[in-house]
Amino acid sequence: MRTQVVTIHDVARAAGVSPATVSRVFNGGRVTPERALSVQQAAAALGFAPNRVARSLRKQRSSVIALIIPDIENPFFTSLARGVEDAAQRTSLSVVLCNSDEDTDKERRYLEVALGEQMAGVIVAAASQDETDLAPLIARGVPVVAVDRRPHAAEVDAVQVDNQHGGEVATRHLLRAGYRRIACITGPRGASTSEERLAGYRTALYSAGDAAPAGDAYVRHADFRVEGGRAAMRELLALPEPPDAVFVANNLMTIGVLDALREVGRTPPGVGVLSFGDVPWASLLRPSLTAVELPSYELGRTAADLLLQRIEGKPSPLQTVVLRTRLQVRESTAGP
Amino acid sequence: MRTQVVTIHDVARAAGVSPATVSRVFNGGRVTPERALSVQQAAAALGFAPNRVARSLRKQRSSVIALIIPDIENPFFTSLARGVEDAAQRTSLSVVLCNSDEDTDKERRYLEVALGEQMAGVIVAAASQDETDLAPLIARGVPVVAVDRRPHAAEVDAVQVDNQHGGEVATRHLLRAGYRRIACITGPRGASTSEERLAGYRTALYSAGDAAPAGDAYVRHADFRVEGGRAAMRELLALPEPPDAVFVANNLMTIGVLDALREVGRTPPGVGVLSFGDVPWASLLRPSLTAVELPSYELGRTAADLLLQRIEGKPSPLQTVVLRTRLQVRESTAGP
DNA sequence: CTGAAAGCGCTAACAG
DNA sequence: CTGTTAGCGCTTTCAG
Repeated sequence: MRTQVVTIHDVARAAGVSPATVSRVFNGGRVTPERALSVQQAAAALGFAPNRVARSLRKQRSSVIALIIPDIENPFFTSLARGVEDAAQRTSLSVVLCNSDEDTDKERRYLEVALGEQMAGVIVAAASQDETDLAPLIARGVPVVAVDRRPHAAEVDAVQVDNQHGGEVATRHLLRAGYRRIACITGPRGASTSEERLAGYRTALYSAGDAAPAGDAYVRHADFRVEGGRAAMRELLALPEPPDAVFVANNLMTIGVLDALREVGRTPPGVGVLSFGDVPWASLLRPSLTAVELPSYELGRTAADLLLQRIEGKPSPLQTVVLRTRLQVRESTAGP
Repeated sequence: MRTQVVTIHDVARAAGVSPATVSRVFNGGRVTPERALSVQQAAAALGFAPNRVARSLRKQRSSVIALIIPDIENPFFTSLARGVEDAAQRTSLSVVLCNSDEDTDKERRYLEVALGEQMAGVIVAAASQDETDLAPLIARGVPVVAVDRRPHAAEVDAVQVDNQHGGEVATRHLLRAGYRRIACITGPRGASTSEERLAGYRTALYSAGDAAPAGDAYVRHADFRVEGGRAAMRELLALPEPPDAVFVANNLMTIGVLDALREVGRTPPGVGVLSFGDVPWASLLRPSLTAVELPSYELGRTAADLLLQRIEGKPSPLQTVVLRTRLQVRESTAGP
């Protein structure tokens, strides 16, 4: 077991050139073809692999970018991750994924790693609108793009979907389908996505006038996870006058909602169910599920493109890109 | 926007000590309490964050470990990833995730990154039994653990499940339930998991004697993804004498299988369906799905524990840990 | 317990 | 086009 490392010096000696020349060969500097060839041969013969750590130290920048997401078990984020990867694919940058688990401590740790490892850039779906602190990265000039969720006070590029509009369209659809006691199960307080989707729900209800229900009696905050959705739905079902439809602010919670409904023998569209974000493998569900479709892949792709531009030093002003959602009507909201 | 970096020297000067002392404070060396305190204060005041790249270069080892998985969209692997993270959580090591996308080129790239970044260790669910080349890592003394899938010629610790046994138990269950034309949709040739699960299927059939069907007429190799499962099932359904049950070698392909069945108006248990690995959110499926349950989380956890031991320099001989699977009988295999 | 000094492997001026 | 040189920021002997 050889632990010995082959360095640029070893290659240089073997090829009869200077270390600088070897470096040039590996970095596209001007070198005569024959010299370049002999360097490559020497490198291959010795099994040379460049030390990226040394390179990063010298260049003050590594060639990896971090993607920090709050829930690796949510297909929405894994799809987003695919978008990021595919965009980075065509560059020399590698993407590493970090799962913050909706935990601001874990997230902070990863943010520190990204900073300390001098990563070329960071894409982050923030665990919290308030606590996620991007300032150290920004202070050091590391390009950062916020995706899906937007940390409050951060001066960063951002890519999101039209949460409020999507929530409004969804709720209006429910109203038009004839539902009258429409509930909303949204995410944690303080998450931009939670608040905006809820705002859309309220707007639709208010503008419907007399159809507007009793304040927030039908509003629940949960945790964007299956269990949270299930618990919130159980609560709503236990109300003296349970809702006849529910707008659920994310895919995972919708699964919990459907489970809770099944427990008590109710099924859509008797109780209308509309999910913000497609449930994975929804094709297997009967009745099929009406959902606000989110361009998860494109979200990642767009964020990565933006980041790559910043890394290349493009100086355009900060921008926020908003991607459209689209309501896909199916059976679960056919009417009470 | 300050791009200026605060180094250990700045802190040293501010605290009136030498850089070495600052380093000791941050690495648990012997320093008098009062000096340590003033160093910490100075560091805080200056907003010092240690440069992990410089540290890695000096120590010849970084403090991150890589987890390389072949499909980030498969809940089996994301659950495994959670296991790895939770195990690493209690150490000072950070986990970064790399998605090889079942592509040996992408995988090679990540393996190179892990080597070049001098990562402390690597856990890999190999994209290929033959092409995945762990030798460079091993030659440099980087601890490596193979998880779920085992690269052929590699001298590494490994953690897997009892694929063959699980496949055998599954197939026997189908036989006992009264199915007679049992098909098997397995993964790509050359993946250890594909081959072993298939071997279990064959063993069960052969030992059933006269129940054994015509050779491999009912065997299909697909790609471990939804589409592959769907296509394979369509093929099987088009046979002059279609199977009356199918053993599917992974969760994602099972989704495709169920879809294909629905297309032609068949449903389990009329056609028996048994999945190797739980389908995500199976609770929503009716009829409920019989599956071989895999300890995905524990797989990750165990692999990480093993890796951490190696990183700490534990010299025990190479080991392979095999975790048990468990057949969970539900409605989809109730009998033809 | 503390400081000085010597690099880890690489790249980027700067001469030649 | 090529070699020499000087570090990037940190840890770790080695003296004191």
